[in-house]
Amino acid sequence: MIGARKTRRNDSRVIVHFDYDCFYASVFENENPALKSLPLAVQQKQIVVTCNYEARRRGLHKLALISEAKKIVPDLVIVLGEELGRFRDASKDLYRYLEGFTWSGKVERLGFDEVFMDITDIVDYNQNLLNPNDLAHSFFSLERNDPTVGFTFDATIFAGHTYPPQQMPSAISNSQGNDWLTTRLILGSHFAQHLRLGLDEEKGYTSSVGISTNKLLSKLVGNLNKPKAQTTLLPPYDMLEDGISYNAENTQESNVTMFIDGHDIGKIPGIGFKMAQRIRNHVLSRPPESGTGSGWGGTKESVTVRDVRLFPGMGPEMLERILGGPGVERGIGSKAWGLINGIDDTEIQKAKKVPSQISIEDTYGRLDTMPQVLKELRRLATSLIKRMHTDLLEDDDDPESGSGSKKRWSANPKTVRLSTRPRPPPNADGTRTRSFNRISRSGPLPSFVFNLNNGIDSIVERLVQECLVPMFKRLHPPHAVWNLSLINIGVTNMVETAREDGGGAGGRDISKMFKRQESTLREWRVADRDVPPDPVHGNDNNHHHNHQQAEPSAGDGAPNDDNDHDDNDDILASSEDAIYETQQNSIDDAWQEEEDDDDERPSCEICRRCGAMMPAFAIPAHERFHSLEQEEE
DNA sequence: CGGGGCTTGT
DNA sequence: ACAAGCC
Repeated sequence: MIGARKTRRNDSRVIVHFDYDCFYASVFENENPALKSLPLAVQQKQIVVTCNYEARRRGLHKLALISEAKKIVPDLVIVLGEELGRFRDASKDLYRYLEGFTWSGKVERLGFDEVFMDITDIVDYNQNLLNPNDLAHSFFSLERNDPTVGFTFDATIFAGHTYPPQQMPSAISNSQGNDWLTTRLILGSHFAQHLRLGLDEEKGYTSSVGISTNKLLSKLVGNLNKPKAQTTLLPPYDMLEDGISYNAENTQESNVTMFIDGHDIGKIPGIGFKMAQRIRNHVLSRPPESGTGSGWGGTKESVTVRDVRLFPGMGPEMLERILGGPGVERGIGSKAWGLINGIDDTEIQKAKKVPSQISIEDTYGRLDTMPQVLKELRRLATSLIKRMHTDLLEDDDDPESGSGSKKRWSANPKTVRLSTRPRPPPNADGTRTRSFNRISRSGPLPSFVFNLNNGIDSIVERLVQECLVPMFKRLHPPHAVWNLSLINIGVTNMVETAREDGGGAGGRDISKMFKRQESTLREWRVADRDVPPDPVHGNDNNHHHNHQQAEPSAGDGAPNDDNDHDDNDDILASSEDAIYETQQNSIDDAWQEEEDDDDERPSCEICRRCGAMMPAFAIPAHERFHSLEQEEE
């Protein structure tokens, strides 16, 4: 009864998973088609991060050292792939292509080369359109309000591969009437094929695709037929719990169990390295902590999902005991148990227009002097600002905002974060206990970074001097010795700026947005002149907005992108550097209070140039500030 | 092995 | 401020 509720299957959705074949290599091939016939490898630092299938045919594999790779394939073409811009661009393009087909907007990217899509609504719709008398000549409708848009297909068979493989494709559907789930997966498979061929023919990218009823299963099943193919996980999905069997001599078993049972426990998405190791230890009756942590340790035996599932006493409670502990997600046991049983109810996230974080990082073999650090901080900060411009700046199509500027910020990050990974000092015996642990500090992102008039260099310099260096000193106090293997600079805590949208689906209530921003926004001001005077901002010391209310935000807002606020408060409050000071301002109270009264709230605007938020009446003065600023140059 | 970047949870 | 997870 304990985990019983969560352990029920829900197969009412149809989920498709796309995995672009050797994505990085494909990006280069698309840029330069001559590469397609050559063995091609993409290099990052000293390793081959991916290679095309011609290279694989000759025995090269992913993650080979470059030196090895050259030996394996002497005429290998090697391209450098450390700069990720082109991959990000291609990834977003493909993502937008797929998004264009959805009705619900439920499309989610995982990394650059994977996409989940929830096509439940489209499948539902087309299921109702089927003519049971002539399934072989069906039409798949892609748009609700234009019945001519779509494609013809044979609804008696699956498109592409299935698991388990079907010996006689049409046998199933002819002999017995298809059940509900089978019909929907057939529909899903044809739609998936349409999308997959579209990606190939229109965008030049082949992919491997899986079709099932949740993210876990669709992702795993897509691996069965790898380059340029698709696989649907066939019903039945349900276990026959007691006595009931379809057929006396041909008892059916769940294909889900059959399929997932063969996987190594560590191959299940959601069960990562740490969890897999702990489960293995338990199942193999190992002492709970062998303490090495370096590499593969001792456990060589592979432990499959079946081994875990059938282990005596195994279930959500036991898993909770194995996996639970301080700093571990609560309910991890039943979650893991669900995964082991092919159950995964997590939703496909709706497309977000704005990322919830942008960060830039690099790794180093040795980085232990301040001048080096300063140089890297500038380098990383420069590309961060550039990334903010490409990712967060959009064309300003609002005619009223004259004043020459053609771009506006679609979101303002409120927080900067600096992370480093100190290289652990060598062990007594010389063995390197490599740790992947990062440490970080964060603080308010000053608004001068949103300035579009002055050059990037001056912004970078200020950011480095006024924010990053102080944070660095907090991470690594003067006198301390360190050697860094990584630096990461990021901006987080995005606050979407209001759109004068007004029309259409998801029309948002602007006053609600501001209510949210009141609690989210925190304007601090660099104690310096020539920063845009922010006439308004959260004045809030001690005003803790606990409940932050996931705020589903009409359509697709950023669900909970403000985790760290309380922490930031504390950091700021105790910051000795006193670089920032809050600006108390009496205007606030005039308009910020009054939760329940909808009318007569002074209208607010966000400066197009620097992102500062203020009441409308403050805009003119603020604009004047900017023009002064401009003349200074 | 290991790159750069993202999300989620405590 | 991490830790862990995913690619």
